Amino acid sequence: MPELPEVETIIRRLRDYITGLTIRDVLVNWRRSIAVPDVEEFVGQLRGRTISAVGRRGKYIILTLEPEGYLCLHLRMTGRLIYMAKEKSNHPLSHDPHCHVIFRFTSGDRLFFRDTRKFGRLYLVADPSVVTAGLGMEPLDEHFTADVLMDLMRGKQRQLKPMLLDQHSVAGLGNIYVDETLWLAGLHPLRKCNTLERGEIERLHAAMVNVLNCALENHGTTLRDYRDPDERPGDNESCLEVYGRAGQPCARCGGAIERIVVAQRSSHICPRCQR
DNA sequence: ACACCCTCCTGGAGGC
DNA sequence: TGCCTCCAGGAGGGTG
Repeated sequence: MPELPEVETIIRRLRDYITGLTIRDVLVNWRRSIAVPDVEEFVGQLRGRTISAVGRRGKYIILTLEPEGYLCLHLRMTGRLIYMAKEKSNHPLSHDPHCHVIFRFTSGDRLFFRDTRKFGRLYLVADPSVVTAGLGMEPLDEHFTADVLMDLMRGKQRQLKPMLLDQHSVAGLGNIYVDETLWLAGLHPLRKCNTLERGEIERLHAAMVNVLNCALENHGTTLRDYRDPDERPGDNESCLEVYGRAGQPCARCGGAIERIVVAQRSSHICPRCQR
């Protein structure tokens, strides 16, 4: 499931491949993958537009188009963007039942949006704020400090984990990196935000930055589905300390890692280290 | 304000 | 082997 490090890895690769390419046509095989506008308009408007920049905001991929418009993509659970150079014209992806949107460029290169679970969405909009308006701060932005995090927590009765998963608070974290962050910070996911002391928030901030930067260096975590535009998996799985490791020993104290449910989602914690 | 539940989806895993 | 059920979860919606 692509979170910030995976999406960032994807756009860094994609940037080299598709910047400057002009869309010749678009094939939509699963209509619901297109959030806005309706499919016919989506295809019609994209034809002839050039991709001038490839960016990211939270977990959204944002392609800047010339002469106008933005194509925003959210990969949700199983979405992938796969780049196919012109030379590989007989690649089986063309007949892959999970490739729901296919972009063909005037260069002959192609970009496949593949999504087995069909949760991913594409938005063609005049202004990207249509999709990014509600998003919280970027956790790796230099302006995102422990003080900013403290302001977010202040007066909040919420549980810590749902707050960190909420994209309106901080943009880019998902289930894996929240669990990893909380373990590294030694904080329990059910703690109420307003009970955290300054030192704990500083630890939380440092842990978040640490976990995300580490995953980014490792090009993301592949548990099952995540792949980059060249279909390569990430290398971060071996760095996970708690996620998916229920029953295994905690690297810090040796106690067994437990799986609990928080906000209807599986959470992995060391009950001894996380208070 | 916040917890909780449901929906969207498919494939992998576990039970028998 | 095969079938059935459960489960994974990002986000948006509704409800209490």
